[in-house]
This record gives sequence, structure tokens and C-alpha cells, in this order.
Amino acid sequence: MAQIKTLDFDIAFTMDSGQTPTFTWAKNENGYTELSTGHKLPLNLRELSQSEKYAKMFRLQDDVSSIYEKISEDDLVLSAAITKFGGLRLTHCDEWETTVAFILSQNNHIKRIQKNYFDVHTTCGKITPENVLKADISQLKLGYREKYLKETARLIVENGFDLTHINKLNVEDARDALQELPGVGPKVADCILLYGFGKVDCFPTDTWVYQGMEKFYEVKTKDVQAFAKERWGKHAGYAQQLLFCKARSEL
DNA sequence: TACCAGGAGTCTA
DNA sequence: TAGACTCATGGT
Repeated sequence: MAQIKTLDFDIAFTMDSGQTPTFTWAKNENGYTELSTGHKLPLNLRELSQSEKYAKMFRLQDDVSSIYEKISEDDLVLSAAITKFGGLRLTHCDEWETTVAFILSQNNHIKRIQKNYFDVHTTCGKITPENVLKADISQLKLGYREKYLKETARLIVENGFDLTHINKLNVEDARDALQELPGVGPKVADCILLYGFGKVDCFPTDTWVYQGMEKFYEVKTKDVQAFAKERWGKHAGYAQQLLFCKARSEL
């Protein structure tokens, strides 16, 4: 499969790094196909950059080289991660698809999240709150996540929870609002904000990131958020993605 | 077979 | 309020 691989854009690293597209796009020998639309991902940088959809999805407005330079200043850990995963970009996808993917992610393996998401897509057709609410997903072996998905869809469809309203809130209020959804706690809320709402100052901390922070920086669990905010500030999301990939490959 | 996984909700001290 | 426990399922 031909791949885009430049200093600031490696499509394979980006698509396979556990962000929303890892779950909402199917990988095959010819490239990537979006489950919701059947669209094939152009593997041509010019074509991608001329598309509003893909420019947003891959955050092509971000000067990744400059961001990497800033967050790796006097930081051997991130310098090494950037050498290893250069071209890894953050993605910005649909907020509802991101919410579904990360509700399914809790206490789950990436491979199985992919299967769970694909099964929900196959059963519901296009994954919308309405379709999730009315579909019978009881045979998909989602485990206890099934009821979280159903109840979250119900809150949106029947109780007027407005996901798009989140975008108008500041990050702290948005995080609190998202946690009103069943199955959404601090970590899943941060993933939704980062990958679904483009809040790149968020720093989702899963087991890999916690392990990485302790191993690479000797930061204890309770201090991780404050450390990340202080050290990487508005670029914390990029640091998190690099640390996640580094931890998964080395620990 | 045992442990763990891009955790959250609930119980208990 | 903090820490322990429980939840469903399957990858490693």
C-alpha cells in the first residue's frame, strides 16, 4: 500500500495510533475505507490538503514541525519519540463517532474495540444516536459497555442532551458536561474532547500513558495532569499521543 | 491459565 | 473523600 510519509505527516502512524480513525476506518491492502461513508482515503498529500474534510481530519492547519520542536525542547523522552514516530499527527473527527469509539474503549484492547465498533456499524448502519438507540446490539458482545452506549444514545435522542453544545463551553465545563453521559469518565471525556472536538490541550491518561509518565518522567499518577499542563500546555495533546505510542512500543 | 486492556460506577471505611 | 471492588469479554 502506497503511503504518505513526510517529515510532518506519516499516514500509517496517524491512522493506526489508537485515535478515532483507528476505529472508524477499515484498513485493507489498498488503503483505508471510512465505515460511515465508504469513502477511500486519498493517499496523496495534494489531494488530502485540497479537501476541507481531510484538512480538518488531519489538522493540516497545525504546524507539526514547530509543535514538535517546542514540546521536545530539553526533553530527551519526546525527542526520541519524535524520531521514532515522526509524522504522527493528531486527528479531529466526528464528535458522536468519537464518543461511541471511546465508550467502547474502556478496559478494552484496541483490536477488540475495532471489532466492537465495526459490529455496531454493521448492525446500526450509519452510527447515529437514533440508530444506536433503536438497533438490537445485544448480540454484539460489547459487555457492560452495551448499556452505556444505549443510555448515552437515549440521553441525546430522548432527553435533549446536545453534543454540539459542548463546543461552546470552555474545556473544564465541557469535560464536566461530557461526564454526565453514562460510561464517560475523565479519561473518555478527554479523548472525546481531544479527538472529537479538537481540544489539543487535553491530555487523556490511560494505563499506557500513566506507565510512560512514571517510567520516563518519574511522575506519579496523581500528578500527571498538572505535570502535563505545566510542561506542554496548549500542545499537551500532541505530547500525549507521542507518549502513548512510545509506551505501547517499549513497555 | 492468568493477567491485562486507551475505565467507569458503586461500595465501604 | 480515597481506595477497593465489580463489571463483560477476549487479546496476549
